[in-house]
Amino acid sequence: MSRWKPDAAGRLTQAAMTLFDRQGYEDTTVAEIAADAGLTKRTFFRYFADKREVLFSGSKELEHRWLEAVAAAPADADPLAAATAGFDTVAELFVERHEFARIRARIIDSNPELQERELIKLQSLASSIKSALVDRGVSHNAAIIAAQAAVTVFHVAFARWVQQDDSAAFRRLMDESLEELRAVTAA
Amino acid sequence: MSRWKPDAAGRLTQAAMTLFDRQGYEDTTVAEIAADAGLTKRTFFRYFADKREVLFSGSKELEHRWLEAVAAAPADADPLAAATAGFDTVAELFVERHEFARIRARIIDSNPELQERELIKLQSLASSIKSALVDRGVSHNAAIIAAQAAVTVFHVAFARWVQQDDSAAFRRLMDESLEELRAVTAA
DNA sequence: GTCTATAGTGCGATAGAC
DNA sequence: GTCTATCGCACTATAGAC
Repeated sequence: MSRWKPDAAGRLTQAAMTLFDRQGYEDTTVAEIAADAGLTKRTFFRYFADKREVLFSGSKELEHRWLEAVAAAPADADPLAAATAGFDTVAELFVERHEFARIRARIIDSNPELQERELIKLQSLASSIKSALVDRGVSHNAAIIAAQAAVTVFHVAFARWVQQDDSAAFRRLMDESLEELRAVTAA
Repeated sequence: MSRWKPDAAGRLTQAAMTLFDRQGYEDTTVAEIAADAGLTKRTFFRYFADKREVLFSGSKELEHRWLEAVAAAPADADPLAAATAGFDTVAELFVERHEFARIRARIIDSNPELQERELIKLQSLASSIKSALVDRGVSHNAAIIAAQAAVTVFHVAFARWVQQDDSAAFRRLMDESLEELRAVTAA
């Protein structure tokens, strides 16, 4: 029998989601989350840099998968094709987590601080994709634009996905949003 | 002789910029800023919702001008043309503030909290432009995409503008960034 | 204009696992 | 003994409440 219950971070995340959803983000203290997970406030901050971060630990996995896909894109793929090469694996990652994503989105929607964190995570993702594109030989300027466009399309599609009931629709929604971007810029 | 020195908000902004630039954002307290402006901490929070906001009071003017331009765009302008109709007035707004913008950008670059605030301001701007486009009869989906694209182009161009020395280059940089977006999505 | 709650940090202590 | 996850406590500054 080991001394500590396993998966402290997971327990903290679960407790946080439940409490935020039930009583709101602001009205939930870190001490409360920690107590619910059988831990202390100090331990919470060992796992998460701040209170908001507990809702964003999954962003690492997202970025990792997306970057792998960009690197693995065909050598002759154009910048935007390479930037959006992550769409398949990202859709896979989320398909089983539709309900989770919807709850999380509701929590984030109800608090500006959390929206700020979401946006900087997306910005960081775009920045990483930009670097991956540069590594493929794309110019600095084109890489920034392509990466930003890809992440914007992802973000818009994500918002639409959590707003409807079909958990499998994410991949299609990304394609549709990308087509809309093409249409808007072509005119 | 009036009882208070005029332009409390302006004095607070000036004091904050100076202190942030000299000793860093984190190492500057609100009490310190207020004291420098001859005011109290309490007064600071009467003018600004939080410590970060003191660097973003100009975003209202930016949004106001941009929205006016969108509303005033020709009736037959396509969604992206309408969304980017603010570029002229925005460039005008900033041309005299290149040095200010550069210092501000340096401060923001050095602190993630400030970057988060910057991003949510841009998101809020995009959201307002989206509404203005919908008011013009643009569909919900196209409006979101066009507004996001316009704001992304603005953001990218702004970053390039503060990174170089020509204060008049902003308008051109926005055009170039928009052309790059077109090129990237057309391929 | 004061008073308070809470986020977040630094440092040291603890107690089992090995 | 050493390693490691967790705890305890004191402390500061923001931000909001009264």
